[in-house]
This record gives sequence, C-alpha cells and structure tokens, in this order.
Amino acid sequence: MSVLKSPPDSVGRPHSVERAERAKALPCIECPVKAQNVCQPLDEKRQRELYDTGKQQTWDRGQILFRAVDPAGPIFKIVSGIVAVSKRLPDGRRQILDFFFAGEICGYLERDGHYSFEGEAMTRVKTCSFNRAKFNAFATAHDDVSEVVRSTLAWKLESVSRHMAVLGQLTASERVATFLCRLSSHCEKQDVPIRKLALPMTGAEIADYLGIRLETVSRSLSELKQRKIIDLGEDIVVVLDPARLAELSGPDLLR
Amino acid sequence: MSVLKSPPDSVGRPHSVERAERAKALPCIECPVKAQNVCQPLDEKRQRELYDTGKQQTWDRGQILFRAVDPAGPIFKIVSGIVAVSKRLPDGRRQILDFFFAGEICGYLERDGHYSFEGEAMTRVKTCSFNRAKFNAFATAHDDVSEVVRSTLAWKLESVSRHMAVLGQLTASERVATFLCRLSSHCEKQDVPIRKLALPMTGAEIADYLGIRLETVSRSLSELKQRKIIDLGEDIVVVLDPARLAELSGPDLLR
DNA sequence: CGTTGGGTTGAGCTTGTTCAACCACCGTGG
DNA sequence: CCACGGTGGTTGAACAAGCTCAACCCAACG
Repeated sequence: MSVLKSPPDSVGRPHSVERAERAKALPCIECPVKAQNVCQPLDEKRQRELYDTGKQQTWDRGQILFRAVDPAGPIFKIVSGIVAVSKRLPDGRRQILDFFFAGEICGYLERDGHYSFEGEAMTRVKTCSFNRAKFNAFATAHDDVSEVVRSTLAWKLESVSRHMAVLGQLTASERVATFLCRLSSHCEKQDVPIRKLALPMTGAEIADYLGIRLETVSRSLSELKQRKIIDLGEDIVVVLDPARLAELSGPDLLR
Repeated sequence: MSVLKSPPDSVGRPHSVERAERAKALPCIECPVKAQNVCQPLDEKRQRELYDTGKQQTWDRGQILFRAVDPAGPIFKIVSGIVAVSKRLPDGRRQILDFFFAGEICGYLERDGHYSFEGEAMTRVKTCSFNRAKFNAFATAHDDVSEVVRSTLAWKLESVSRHMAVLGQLTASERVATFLCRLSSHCEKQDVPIRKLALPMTGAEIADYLGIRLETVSRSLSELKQRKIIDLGEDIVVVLDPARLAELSGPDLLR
C-alpha cells in the first residue's frame, strides 16, 4: 500500500491500523466512546460485527477527513478529538456548521453520491471509519441501532436549528458569549467540571462558526475580559462569572 | 365538545373532522399528498391504520399549530398550505427556521416533553394531526416508514445546515436573491412551471427567515426591480432574469 | 535569527439598522 | 357612502455595529 504525497492544503492519508493487527483483539473493549451513539446498544458479538465494517484512523490537526466534492466514502465515529464540519462557498467564505466531539458521528450526510459538507480535524483526532454501505446495512438490520441513528439525527437537527437563531438574531458579543456557554456546558458534561475552558480552535475558526470576523471575536473576548467576566490565557478561557456570561448570551440558545 | 375562545394572539382551535364522519370513508384516497413522506409506502390497509391515529384539521392564516412552551402534542403532516417553524427569543426577536410546504411533517422535534419550536400557519393550512405516541409506535412497527422518517430527518438536517451558511456568510441582497431562487425552484418542482412567484408570507416574515430587517428586504427587492431582474406585483414576484438572479445569490446555497 | 501563524488593537468605512414619515389597500361602522 | 383605523409596504436620513486594512506583538520552530 503506497502512501500518497500530501496534496497542497494539508490533506493526507491518515495512519490506519492494519487488518492483521485488528484480528488480534477488539479494541472496542477499551474504547472511550463505546457507550455512545451507535455502539451503545451493542453486545460484544455485534460490536465485533460493526467494527469489522471499518477501521481505526488517526488524523493530525488540519487534515481533511472528507470534502464536499468527494464521492461519499466512509462515515466517521469520533473516538477522540474534535472535527469541524463546514460548508465552503466558491469565493473562499466558509460557514462552520458544527463542531463534532468524541462519540459523535460525522460525514454521514450525503447528496447525490457526494459528501454534503466538509470535515476537518481541529485537533489530533481518532476515528472509527465505517464503510458507508455496510454501516447502513448494519443499521437496517438492527432496530435498536437505527433508532439511535434516528434520534441522533433529530437531536442534531434541533441543535443546528438553534444555532441558526444565533446566526440570524444575535449580536456579535452575544454570539461569543453563547459560544463560551456552549463550550462550558459541554465540558461540564464530560470533562473536568472546572471552569477553565480549553479553546481547541483558532479565532478564525470560531469566527467562521459564529458568522463574524476574527477581529470581532478577539474584540468581544477582550471586552469580556475587561469586564472581569472571563480571563484569557494560553489557548484557555477561564470563566470568572458564569451567571453574567449566560446573561450576556442573551436568550437560552445554549447546547 | 365545547369550542374554546381564541386566546389573545390569534391562537385558536382549528376545525376538526368528527369521528363519526371519519368512519365513513378514508379521505386519504383523494389526499393530494398521499404519495409523499410517511404515507408514500403505505397500502390502503396501513394507510387506514395510520389515519386512525389522527385527525384532519384546518387552520387559518396566523394560527399557531404548536408552541415551544406547550407539552409535545400531535405531529402534523401538511396536506395543503405553508407553515413557518420558528424559534422565539424572550425579547421578541424570532428566527424563522424553515418553511414547511404541503407533504412535509412539522412539530416532530421535541425536547424534554415540549415542542422544540413554534409552528404558525402562513396561509390557510390543512393538516393530518397524528397522535405522537401512536405515530412513533406505527413508525417503529414498520421498517419502511421509519426509513422514511430517517431520510426526511437527514434531508432536513442538510437543508437547514445550508441555510445556516446563508445566515452566517451572505450579504443582505445575496440572502434575498437566494430566497427567491429557493422559492422559484420549489415552485418549478410541483406547481406551475411559470416564473410568477406567489409570495405567501409578509416582508416581516421573510426578514425573520433571512435574519435581516424588513426594511432591508424591501430595499433589496426594490433594487432587484430597478435592475430589471424581477418585477413586483400584488403579493407576487415575477422573475425576469433567472440566470442573473442565481448569480446574485452568490454561491450555490439553493434548495 | 528570521520566518510563520495566531492574536490584538486602532482608524476609517460600509452595510444594514433604526426611526420616522408616507402611501395604498381593505374591512368596519357610523 | 364615506370616514376611519389597522396592516403591510416603501423610502429617506441619521446612526451604529461590524468589517476592512494595517500595524504590531508574541511564541514556536527550523
């Protein structure tokens, strides 16, 4: 298997676990996200069956997992790390539609044989990459799995709709505050319940997610710091006053 | 069955078809949207079974089918007319998330026992209103139906995501142009293939959908008229130059 | 030690908002 | 029959939020 040179903009083949190695043991046993999403209802037998439809991959920050022009290939369950899914406009503008965290599935949506959007690793990312046809067949064959797919879609549709209201109605500073609240509530749910937030994405990426310029993001953050609501460190935000932050995010558009 | 007085803001009970009357004949036979969405795979027996989980209703323009504060009640398949689904912010701002047309299902999304959003009739609307629990049971019992639910969700998720890019990245005039293109391509698909578009919603509603002020909508439309790209009539838009309109909507965010 | 990528900050400008006046249309009631 | 108020649309002028462009800083890295 020859390794291709990385095309210009930092796309490249990820490191794959070899078939032979896979046969040895089922890594799912130790998988940090085995209890999440489609894997949640699976016993060991079915887990192995699903695992055999895919392979594990590791991606470096900035690598593209899938592009909107590519024919729809595998779907990706994120084992660790963060993936940004975005829509690019021909003139260079882009809208980051959502950030996907460990346990979530991305690259699922397709449109006449192509990925609908683009997925990019915001950090080092580990994925289980399932063959699309086999995954769909697996889901069709198992009612509980397809129920998980359905509820995941419904949940995503809701959270994306909510973010639409952010883009359509909120001011720049409200958007930034909302973003921090969302990050914070996400961390509370799985990570340390501390109010030190790691910011794994750059200002430009936050800007593309919030539909504003990166300078505006920076200014809003500075203003929040000025007002002693947050403190800024190295790729870190410390929330000093969660209550006031929530106020500033205006309405309840969290999650 | 007593009819309640309409609460302040034009909510009211719709006119329902009585049970006795329903028993007579299955109106689905003549239903204009019997081939769409969840009804599409049904033979007459299953169609009757589904129909019996709900009832037909008619709503006047401006009536609220469901509110975000209401406990999640029925889900609505639209037989005719247009419904706007929106998210309201406490301070009066609102984002219209999507317009639902004949054949589509709305009021489906729920969050801890309540409707996620709000649905309002933009025109006179006929619905089949299915009991939620019974509908879900019906879907669970029939693989082909739940497959339709899944694919509808995936499709909606995609189109909502696409609209996010509109809100996050496009200028006001691009948004308006995009909106007209979307309307136009929708009409092409089912109605007369003519380029006279009926505008069933007010400027304020278009504004809430596009995340701009109604004055801005009006100005953009006037400018398009000035440039001989469209013509404006009574609640009607005539597309004079579809190609240039598509250009102005910037990138391909249609549908 | 120079380069590169990301972040901050300022000054001027543009887009879209805000506020207001005005008009056309329509249904209602004196 | 016309006066009236209510709704929805148009247009203008002043204003402000956010964008653009640019300079500058800092840390990482070859």
